[in-house]
Amino acid sequence: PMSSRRRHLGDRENPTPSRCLGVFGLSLYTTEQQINHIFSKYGPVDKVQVVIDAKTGRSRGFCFVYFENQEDAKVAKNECTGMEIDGRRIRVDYSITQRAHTPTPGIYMGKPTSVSRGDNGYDRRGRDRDDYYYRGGGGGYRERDYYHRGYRHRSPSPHYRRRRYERERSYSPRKSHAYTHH
DNA sequence: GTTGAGCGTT
Repeated sequence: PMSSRRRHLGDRENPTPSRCLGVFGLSLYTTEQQINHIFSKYGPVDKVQVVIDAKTGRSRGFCFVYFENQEDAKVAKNECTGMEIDGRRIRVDYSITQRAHTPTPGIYMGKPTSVSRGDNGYDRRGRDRDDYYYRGGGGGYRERDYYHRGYRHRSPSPHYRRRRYERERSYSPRKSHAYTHH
């Protein structure tokens, strides 16, 4: 079953058209003003919101753009998917969520990326997503799950391996300048 | 400028 709150917004493959676009795959250094500058070409933009990781203060690499007119959003969506900003190829779609979650009392522990879930918003045990946004007392996930699980033991990407190789190589004794100061 | 895939907590 799908949560009723989300039903009219469609799913990832088939989002319902609206004035709110989600922009994904952003560089962490792309700013709201950059996005605003680019998307405003297609019509008046109410606001741009880059999603910031509360813990690190850095961009999570995606943002939301609110157009005044849905028609402009449509054009912008089509024109901007695949566009490159700061060296990153972006993807643009209608947002399936139309606003940030309502702030809740208690401590927000972050979305548990360690828990696998289907497209319907439920995980394998049939719990709804929003259940995770609270950490009422005992159960649930631990903080380290959010930031570290799934990262540490994954084999590095080719890009990262090359970077590491080059880094180590630059300290190699075979390179004369490693021991010479000018 | 940490990889990569991601739908948000004033």
